[in-house]
Amino acid sequence: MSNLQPVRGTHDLLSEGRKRHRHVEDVAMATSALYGFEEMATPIFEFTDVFARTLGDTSDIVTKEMYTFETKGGESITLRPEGTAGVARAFISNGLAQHAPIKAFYKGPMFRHERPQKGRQRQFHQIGVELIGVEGPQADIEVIALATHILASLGLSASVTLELNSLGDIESRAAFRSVLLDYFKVYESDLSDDSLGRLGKNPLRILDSKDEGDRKIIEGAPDFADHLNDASKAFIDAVQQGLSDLSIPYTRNVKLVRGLDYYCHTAFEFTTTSLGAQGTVLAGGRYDGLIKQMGGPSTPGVGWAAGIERLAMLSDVSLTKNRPISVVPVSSDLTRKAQTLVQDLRKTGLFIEFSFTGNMKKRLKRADKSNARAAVILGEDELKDGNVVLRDLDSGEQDIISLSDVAQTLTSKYG
RNA sequence: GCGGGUGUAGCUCAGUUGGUUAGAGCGCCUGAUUGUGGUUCAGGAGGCCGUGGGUUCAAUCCCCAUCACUCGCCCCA
Repeated sequence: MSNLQPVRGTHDLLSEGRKRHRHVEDVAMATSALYGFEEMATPIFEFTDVFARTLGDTSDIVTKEMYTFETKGGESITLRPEGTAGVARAFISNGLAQHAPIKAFYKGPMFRHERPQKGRQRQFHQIGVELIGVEGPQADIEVIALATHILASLGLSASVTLELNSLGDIESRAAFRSVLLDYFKVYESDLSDDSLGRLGKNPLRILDSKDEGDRKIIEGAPDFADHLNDASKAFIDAVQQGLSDLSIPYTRNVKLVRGLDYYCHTAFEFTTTSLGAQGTVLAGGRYDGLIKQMGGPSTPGVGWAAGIERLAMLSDVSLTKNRPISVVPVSSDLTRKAQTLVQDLRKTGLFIEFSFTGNMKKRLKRADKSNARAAVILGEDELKDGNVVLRDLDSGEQDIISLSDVAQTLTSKYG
């Protein structure tokens, strides 16, 4: 085995794997188009500030998982760990506020220096959407409806469940934060080390701790839903009502929180139990403060991102391969003639395979291996009369047809 | 970043209680006379037994380290 390994946490996508990713991307993009979302491609790296200032200095992503480096010009650059910040920056850079609302779809690689696991890589791929410039809950509903639609189109409706929560507005969150702090302070000595660390930084995160001891304490913790102010309550109620109207099943999970600081109000997550520890397949929420925080005009937004690798693992659709038609010269003297025919046939839109080397037997063997449905065999005897042999590789039947009719015959028979 | 498991042919895996030339299945290549694939038969190629170090007369096997994958924690998509 060669010692040339790819960098830890990165993977090559060969034909089959790439096809599966492609399928996810295609379905997601086509479905998003039905909702008026257009693809937006932002750079794979940004100035470090774009992420550092927006994701929150308590998030692990910023504190220890970013690929940050200095350019020759002395600028600090970071490989994007997620997509929203880049889209928000593009929104500001391009003055898109005047075109709001903006509906953006994106796909591509993201980079996070984490310990690799199943469904977790250092370079991974996401699809995502952002709906920027709509204040009301209709936007949240539309974006969740789109996510549901895409997952359904990928055949994942049954393997995935939607959880929903409200993180409230700034006022509600601040209020709840202090209530939570008071509650957890009492149990300070019993909390896990991880949660103890979160107590000072982001006590909300304690709510989704998996630690046994923590869970017991959390059971009795105050409920965020009881501490939302009227506006926040009305907002999440409207979202829930909208989902019900659209018959989108969900469960309210008051313990659901977000790792990134820019979220408010609606937070949601589609999870699965069949992917082990990395159960989150698609997640997102509302980020009304983000664009202003980045220095743009105060603009609300809501969106989500999904991991392509995780979706591809869940979606076991059998991808059908196109079957080619093989052109086979009987002798090497006919190679040039065959090559010409191949080119003509391809120009008519047919999928033609043509071996670079080998005698007739080898070429037919390869045709079979490529799952070709038919072979056009060029032999001296037939060519004298301007004919070729057309062999159906499934049935083994073969006819002699005129060279001038090949394209038409193939198209009507196999096209 | 922390803890557990794994690492032998392109793939899936045996195996050596430390001892000459490390095996199977699949795949790959060649052949079974004339211009015909799939099936069959015969033959063949391909392994520094993940990498580096240690113990030993001797290591693929034991010990240490390291790298990668994997499971859990963490994090999140």
